[in-house]
Amino acid sequence: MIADPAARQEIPDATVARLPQYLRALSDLADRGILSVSSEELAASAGVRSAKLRRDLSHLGSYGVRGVGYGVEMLAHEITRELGLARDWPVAIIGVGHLGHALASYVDLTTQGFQVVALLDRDCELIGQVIAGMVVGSVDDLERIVIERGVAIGVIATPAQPAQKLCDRLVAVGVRSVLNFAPCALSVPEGVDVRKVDLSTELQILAFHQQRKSPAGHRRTPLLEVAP
Amino acid sequence: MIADPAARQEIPDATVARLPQYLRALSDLADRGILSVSSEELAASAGVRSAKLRRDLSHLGSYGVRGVGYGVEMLAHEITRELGLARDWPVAIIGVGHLGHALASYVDLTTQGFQVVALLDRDCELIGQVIAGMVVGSVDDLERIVIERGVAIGVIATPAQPAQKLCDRLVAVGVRSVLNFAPCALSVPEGVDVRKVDLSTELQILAFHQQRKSPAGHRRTPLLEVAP
DNA sequence: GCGACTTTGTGTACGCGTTCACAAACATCT
DNA sequence: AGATGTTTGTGAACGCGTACACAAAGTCGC
Ligand SMILES: NC(=O)c1ccc[n+]([C@@H]2O[C@H](COP(=O)([O-])OP(=O)(O)OC[C@H]3O[C@@H](n4cnc5c(N)ncnc54)[C@H](O)[C@@H]3O)[C@@H](O)[C@H]2O)c1
Ligand SMILES: NC(=O)c1ccc[n+]([C@@H]2O[C@H](COP(=O)([O-])OP(=O)(O)OC[C@H]3O[C@@H](n4cnc5c(N)ncnc54)[C@H](O)[C@@H]3O)[C@@H](O)[C@H]2O)c1
Repeated sequence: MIADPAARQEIPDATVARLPQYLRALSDLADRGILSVSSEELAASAGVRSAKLRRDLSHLGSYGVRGVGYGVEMLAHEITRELGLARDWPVAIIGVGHLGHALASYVDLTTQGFQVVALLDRDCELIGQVIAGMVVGSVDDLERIVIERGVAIGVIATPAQPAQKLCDRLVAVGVRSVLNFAPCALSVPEGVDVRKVDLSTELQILAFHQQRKSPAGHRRTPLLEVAP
Repeated sequence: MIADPAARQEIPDATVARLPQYLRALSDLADRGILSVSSEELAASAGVRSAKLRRDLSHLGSYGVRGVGYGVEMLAHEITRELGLARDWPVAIIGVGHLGHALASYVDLTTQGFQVVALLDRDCELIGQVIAGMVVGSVDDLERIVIERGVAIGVIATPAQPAQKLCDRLVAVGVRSVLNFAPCALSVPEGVDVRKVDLSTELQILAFHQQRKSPAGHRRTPLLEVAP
């Protein structure tokens, strides 16, 4: 009984990773009252090439009109549905330090298909405190809270050391999606998705390219470079 | 016997993106007093396959010893040099809200080739306050501060709306590496690198896969799948 | 010194994603 | 209705990154 074409065929990972950008661009257009948009315009808003955008959207189906473009509202709705944001996903944040605090206060989430339903920490000073309108719970109650509140996505914002064990505990009680901010690789069984966000890595990649730009040394003024 | 060619040939982007992971794994090994490591072991620590690791390292040169493995200290040093982390890169953080605050307090950075030399915000309440041992400056002084302190990397942690303009101002005074936390695409001239970190995008990607896992309907995770 | 064993570095094949370029499809105007 | 113009959706070619498999190169034991 699949009413929707949600199970049409596999959507490439690279495409899935860009759908959120398209969705955000579409939301901006909708806010400005724009009803229709061409692939050229939408691609520019999202920072990609139009051919790539059209190829991506073609994986969702034919939602455009030749000679006109895409209906903003309709396309936004389709992407929302495809990404599974029609309902709210219950999210738990483990580790309410600097980063966890920022994440908990990130209201943008609540308007985009997610709801933070649990904040957990080990620190007795934090447990019981109210942060972003939610009481911090004890990490000792992780299993009970995750089950009770139907947590679908776990966010790990603790130091690296306890991350693997916390991840194991989440997986053991049914969490199959984990977002990891700790600077370490997590190993999970088949069927569990882990995505990692690592500020240090991003900066180091920038540093690599920056070094290539100014190979000589500490000079700040850009010198002419030999471009082959 | 190959010389010491830092500018040997182009290192693939995909490889560069993994070098930080290898470096972190090597640091852990070094802390545990391990002197030598095989590609199999190091790959496991970093969460990749050994063939991929060896291919990646081969782009840096031949730093392994057949039949033995790689010298931990030596390889860490080589990667550090290749990434340009031998010196400290001056970093400016624009926007000292929840996220900017967390970033400023992220001490891990200072031990890894970066130094936060400026915190800038627009909010008069924040300007003048000391956060993570640094006085918050006014974003009005962005140009002066960036030049005076030799900022090489700019981190944008403001809302999306002012992000493009702030980026333009950074680029105008010589910043050629930008890390963007605002949920929007930044357009920059040739020669400037922008990397984006987007929590919402990551969660939405997880939601997509999560939806595919539980296609049936609105059932919460059935109460516990017990493995005695 | 020599054979057995270990591990690297890489030739090669393959699959995925991107890009180009264009015919098909639709709207609009006369 | 037909001509004209615009934009989508996609076949096809290309390039990059990954995975396999193994010869080369080293160590270790005797
Ligand atoms: N601060 C940043 O900007 C930033 C950026 C990227 C990544 N990170 C990473 O995110 C993680 C958190 O960073 P942070 O700055 O918030 O650190 P933090 O020290 O401020 O917060 C860590 C929190 O985790 C809690 N914690 C520790 N062990 C725990 C356990 N076993 N169970 C539950 N909670 C536990 C601590 O009580 C603390 O509240 C670190 O791994 C860090 O490397 C931080
Ligand atoms: N909080 C999170 O966990 C999180 C996660 C991912 C992305 N983000 C993004 O990071 C950005 C910041 O998030 P936040 O939670 O820290 O928001 P915030 O509102 O707490 O902080 C924003 C800060 O930027 C400052 N600011 C606004 N306009 C400015 C300008 N023109 N120049 C200088 N400073 C200016 C504000 O004064 C404020 O201090 C947002 O774009 C948000 O979408 C936040």
